[in-house]
Amino acid sequence: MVKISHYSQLKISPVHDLDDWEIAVIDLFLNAANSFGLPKSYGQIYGLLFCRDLPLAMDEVMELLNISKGSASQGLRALRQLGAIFSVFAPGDRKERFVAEIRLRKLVGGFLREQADPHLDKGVGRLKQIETLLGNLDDSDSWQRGVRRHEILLGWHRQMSRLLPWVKMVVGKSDRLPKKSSD
Amino acid sequence: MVKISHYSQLKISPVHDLDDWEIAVIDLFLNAANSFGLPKSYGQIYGLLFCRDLPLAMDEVMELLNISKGSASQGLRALRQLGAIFSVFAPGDRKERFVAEIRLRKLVGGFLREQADPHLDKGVGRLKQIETLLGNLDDSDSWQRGVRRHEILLGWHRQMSRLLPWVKMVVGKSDRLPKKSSD
DNA sequence: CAAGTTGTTCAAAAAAACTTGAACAAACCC
DNA sequence: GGGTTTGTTCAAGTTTTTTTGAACAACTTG
Repeated sequence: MVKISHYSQLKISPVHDLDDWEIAVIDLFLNAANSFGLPKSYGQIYGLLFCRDLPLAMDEVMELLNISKGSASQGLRALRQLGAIFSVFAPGDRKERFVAEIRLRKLVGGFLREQADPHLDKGVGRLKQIETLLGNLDDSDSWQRGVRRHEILLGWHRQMSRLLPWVKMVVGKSDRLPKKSSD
Repeated sequence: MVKISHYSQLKISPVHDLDDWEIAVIDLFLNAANSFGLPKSYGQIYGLLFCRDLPLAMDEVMELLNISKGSASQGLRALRQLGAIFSVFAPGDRKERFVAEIRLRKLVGGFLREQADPHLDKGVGRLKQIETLLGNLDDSDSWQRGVRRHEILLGWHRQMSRLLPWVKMVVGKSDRLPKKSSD
């Protein structure tokens, strides 16, 4: 006799609610995530939410994408941290549900804030470290080269620090689509 | 009697010519490469060349960084393809030697050309595919959602296509360091 | 052409990144 | 409290990426 493990998990297997175009969109985001250095599953999750008008809960995401609890949980958290999705609570429902942020400006801004800015900050520390190492060195051929390289890196750092705010501003100047001035 | 394997490989083991500051710079580029989605070894190789005034040959790169022939060969090729390094030939020497491109504008431009532009191009194809899938669908709730999403993606694509040339222009407007208007 | 040199290729090994699922915590509800 | 739902964590397993090194091709030179 079959013992049903915990409780009657009776579902008529509503997996594959996904339309073909949704699968294609999800795949598009899967690849995009990859090339942004994010795990594939993050791309899938974002893609799924991007396709939907109504918020989805974690278990629905798991089922529709066939991914594990762990991936769904971590993916949803990371995406919210990036500002790529946000959660809504239906009144009187304990589940947290998620919708995609579709304003490009917000997406790019969040990504840069979470990924680029930290690297720039780390860079400051590394440059200081190099400066210190050069300080421990007598004037020499190597020292002179080192100083020049350090100056170059400082210049690059300045450049990048200037660039990022620009990007955040420029993207999405005429964001939303021509028609329907919602948002 | 010891038979020397192929020919007299007598070297006083000049490995670890690297100064501390050079090691730090190489490590900086190693991490940078990582966060740009490039193999660590590419970062190391670029970092090493960045530190040096004189061109280095592949075997010197291998020795200084303790990486394999394969990594060195592939890394150098990829970096040249990216425009991050270029090769010079000493007259009367059969070896190819390499130097780093240190103009940020060139580096960013090459990276975007090789990494971002192709993705944008692929994106066009994917959007067309989605359009096709939507064409195979009757007017329906899903179809309408799909059309809206497709429009949004088109808008994003336009935005990004506009952004990239801007970035290429803006970076390095006042590139080189204040003093010494070389370049 | 035989030995030496320079550099590429690619299958296999190693390392890194991602995913899974079971165990756990917290909250809710009789 | 005991049963149930919702969600997190993390060690272990899987997949993907990167590195290695031996075999190979091309070329040079005596």
